[in-house]
Amino acid sequence: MVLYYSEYNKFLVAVDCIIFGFDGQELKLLLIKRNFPPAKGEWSLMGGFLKKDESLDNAAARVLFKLTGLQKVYLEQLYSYGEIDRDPGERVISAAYYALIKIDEYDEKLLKKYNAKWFLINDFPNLIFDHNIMVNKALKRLKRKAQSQPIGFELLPEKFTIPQLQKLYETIFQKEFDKRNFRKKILGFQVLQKFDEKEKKSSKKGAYLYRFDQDKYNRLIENGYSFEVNV
Amino acid sequence: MVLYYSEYNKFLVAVDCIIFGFDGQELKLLLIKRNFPPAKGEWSLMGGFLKKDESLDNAAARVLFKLTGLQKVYLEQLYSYGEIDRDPGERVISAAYYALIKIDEYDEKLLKKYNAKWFLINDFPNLIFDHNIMVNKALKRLKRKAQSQPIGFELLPEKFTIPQLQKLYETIFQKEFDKRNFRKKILGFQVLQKFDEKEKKSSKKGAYLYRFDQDKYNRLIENGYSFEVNV
DNA sequence: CCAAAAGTGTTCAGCTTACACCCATGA
DNA sequence: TCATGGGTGTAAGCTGAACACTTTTGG
Repeated sequence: MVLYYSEYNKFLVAVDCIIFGFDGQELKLLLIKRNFPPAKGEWSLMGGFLKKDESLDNAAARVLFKLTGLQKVYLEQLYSYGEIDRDPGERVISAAYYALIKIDEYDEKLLKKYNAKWFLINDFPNLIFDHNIMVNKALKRLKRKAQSQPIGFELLPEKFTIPQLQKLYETIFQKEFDKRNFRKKILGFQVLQKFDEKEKKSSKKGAYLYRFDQDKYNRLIENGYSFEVNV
Repeated sequence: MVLYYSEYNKFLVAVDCIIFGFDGQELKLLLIKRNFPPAKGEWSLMGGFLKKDESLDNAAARVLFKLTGLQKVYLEQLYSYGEIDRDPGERVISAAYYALIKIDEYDEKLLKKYNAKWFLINDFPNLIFDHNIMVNKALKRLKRKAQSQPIGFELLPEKFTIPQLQKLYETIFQKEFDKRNFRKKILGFQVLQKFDEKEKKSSKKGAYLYRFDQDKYNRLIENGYSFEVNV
């Protein structure tokens, strides 16, 4: 094999994952307590180094799987961080990804193995390196995306109620919505399929369950339809 | 120095720049004809390899300066590309950046030196590797950003007319606007400062010149003001 | 029977959109 | 004098925002 670029420097490349979950009340963040240097014992995002035989996307999926046991979850590249001294150990370029997971599906044993813990999005410890910056950017991205694309559903179970969905949007946008207007808006998109079943855990009356119809959404999108939640 | 991460693989890291300009009529893209292998003689984005002593942002600024002679221009990270075989020469991770430049300010000699040429945004040659994908993503980003932030001004000279601004938005969004509504909307933001001077190149009557007031915009932003162009 | 959450319609204000004519001037 | 692009106002429709009461049922 001919090496065209042999004169140039090579770098360590990492991926870091900002993992969001929703417990029905609050938006949460999954963090690990590092048990290796540098910054051993401090809180951090889950990360890992890129390997020769994998793409950045695959590396992020691998890291996410390693911690949660989950596959096929919403995972999107956020931003790449390349400041010279961002990692005090050695120079590392890091591609940050954020994931939206259904919080009741993660693997409890793996979380213990990696000293991982869920934190409230507005009450979590200081993180190592530039990880706080990454989390802030991920939150901004989540807000923007959730406004114009139906990604909120990634954080909810397959079947959910309108009040649950509203609570999710309220915690993402840190803002309360009028329930009549919210319901009108969301149902107006015509991408929710209603079940006859009710969810009765959070009220005596019970709330009807719905499901996001991805196929219908895809069809609507092709016709220039737009999903826009007013914040 | 202790090396914590010595067991991991290192990679070549590059930056590629999607450079946009506006000639008063059309949105344009600055491309170079590669005079080095692989893919010698083919059209490509301007790029370069990351050096030990510079951040990703600095590398992108260096590459942009090398080709255009311009500094302090609008330059934003777009996305990082890490597929294994994206560069047939050798494995390279590339961070793509996009730049908005004032088209009459670039350095003609440098463009000649690098075999660079401006192309219309909807009529440019096939590019090497994944550069077409990068350009598409940059275009989408530009559209989104221009809708919610006053970055269009980066593509215009310091003093510009309302019809020029409208033409710019029309070429970015590939859509015509009603001139009365456009003017109303833009002037309604109250961030344009009007001069008594007129620009008389494009009409006999002449059009008043304006300037984007960055300070005023910054002040408005602090108070929750939002710049939103309806498309 | 009562507390707690689910569910439901209407009105008003503001914004977006559509639309047509006069003005200034160089050639 | 005329062709060319610059500049201006108003009315209709739509969308977002505000707002209060009834229903259901477990405890």
